[in-house]
Amino acid sequence: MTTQKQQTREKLLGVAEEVFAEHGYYDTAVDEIVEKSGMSKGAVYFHFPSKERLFLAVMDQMSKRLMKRVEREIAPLTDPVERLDRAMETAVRTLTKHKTLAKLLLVKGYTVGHGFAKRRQEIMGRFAEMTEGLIREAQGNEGAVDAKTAALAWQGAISEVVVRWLETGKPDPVQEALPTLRTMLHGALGIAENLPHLSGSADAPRVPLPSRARDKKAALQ
Amino acid sequence: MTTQKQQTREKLLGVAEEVFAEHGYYDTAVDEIVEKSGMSKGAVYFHFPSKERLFLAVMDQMSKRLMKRVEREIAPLTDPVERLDRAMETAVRTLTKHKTLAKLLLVKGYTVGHGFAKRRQEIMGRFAEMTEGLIREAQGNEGAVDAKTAALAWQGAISEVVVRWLETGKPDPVQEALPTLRTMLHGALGIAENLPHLSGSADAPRVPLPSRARDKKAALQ
DNA sequence: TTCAACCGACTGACCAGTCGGTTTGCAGGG
DNA sequence: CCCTGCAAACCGACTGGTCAGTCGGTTGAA
Repeated sequence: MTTQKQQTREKLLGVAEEVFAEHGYYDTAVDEIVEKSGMSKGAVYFHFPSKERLFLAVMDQMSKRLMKRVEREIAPLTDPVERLDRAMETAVRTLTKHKTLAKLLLVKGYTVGHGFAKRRQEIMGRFAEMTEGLIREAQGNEGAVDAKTAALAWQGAISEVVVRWLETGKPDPVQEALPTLRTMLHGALGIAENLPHLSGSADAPRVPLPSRARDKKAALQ
Repeated sequence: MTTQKQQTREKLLGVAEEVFAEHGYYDTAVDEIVEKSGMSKGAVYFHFPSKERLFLAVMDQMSKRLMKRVEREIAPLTDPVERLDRAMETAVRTLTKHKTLAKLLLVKGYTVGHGFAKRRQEIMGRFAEMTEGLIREAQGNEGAVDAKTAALAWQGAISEVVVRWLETGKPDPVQEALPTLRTMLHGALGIAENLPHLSGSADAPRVPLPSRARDKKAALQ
């Protein structure tokens, strides 16, 4: 049973997520979070020792959710290439559905400078490790490419595409970019493109992922 | 002949670049730029209407320089694939040599939120257009992949690799990542890897770019 | 003499964090 | 079941520091 205390904490985290994602760290006044949450400044500083720590708590929560989500999606799959594909698809889809997540995680401009860079680095590092594992699996034992660099590069590629979408709305829907991304990734890793579960060519981008039951408006996680 | 006025303006821009890159926009006080430049606050506000505009001027200047540099490097080349490779190499090398440039352009955390996102988007857009052209050339007329998305993805990949290097110092030297990046890019675009001018395989990353006369400590531009 | 260029002390707004105070939940004694 | 006491949770007016931007003043070149 969730205590009153937990509820308050979560309310604050939720509102903070929204507000930080909208204005960025520096352009967010703690008082704004206070107002929108219906709580008081005292409550904020009872639960979090500082604005910075509140922000970091938000980041941590969100990145953990995204990671868990991806892991959950690929868990039932065994084919390494499918796992890689599904991971990419889930990441794009989730980031896309939860703009606040995308803004805070990817549009670094929405975040900040200084000590935060280190934290961001840690978070991205965790994702990179996961991706690296997936890539290694998918490549087989003699890949043409260094998995660590590939993982990073790949993360960057996805990030940039999502950011472009965030800022310009294109492509609409983002899913249109997926076949291209997939083709590129496979090519980049030297994976043959003749897989049964998709018809790879990206020039006539058709939504390629009816897969999975859609959890319509499920909150992230 | 450069007037006194111009000199002051450039001094301010130069110092601003340094300081902004080190602390980020918000953690930089105009007074710090004033001190380090030996000028006065009045001078700053004589040349730039606001802190924000000063920052944007810095961004513009740097991105233009990087772009010109890349254009200059690929100008003498005709083979499209070589042009693409050289562009990538130049970008990585330049970003790597000029950390302030990389920090401001790539580590968005060092920059800011709000109206800046738009400007960043414009700047990245310009690069993307150039990259897109190069990719189109290199692919020939029937590429397997959407050039716009590919350009973006590619930019993201490079960015992330450079950022990792900025923050962790790995790989050391960054150039070690280049063969992998190149292999990935070629694969991603469906370009055959049997080019004469490099031996592609990335597992024994050897510095692959003796090319071009090295302009040892040349200032960017 | 004029004015563009520069100087730097000052101000006004903003805002993170504090702190004395109030409310609420609850343990245990009657 | 009520009362009492106590601490955890919450409140919000206030403070202290920071800093972007201003403005009246100075300088030096033409």
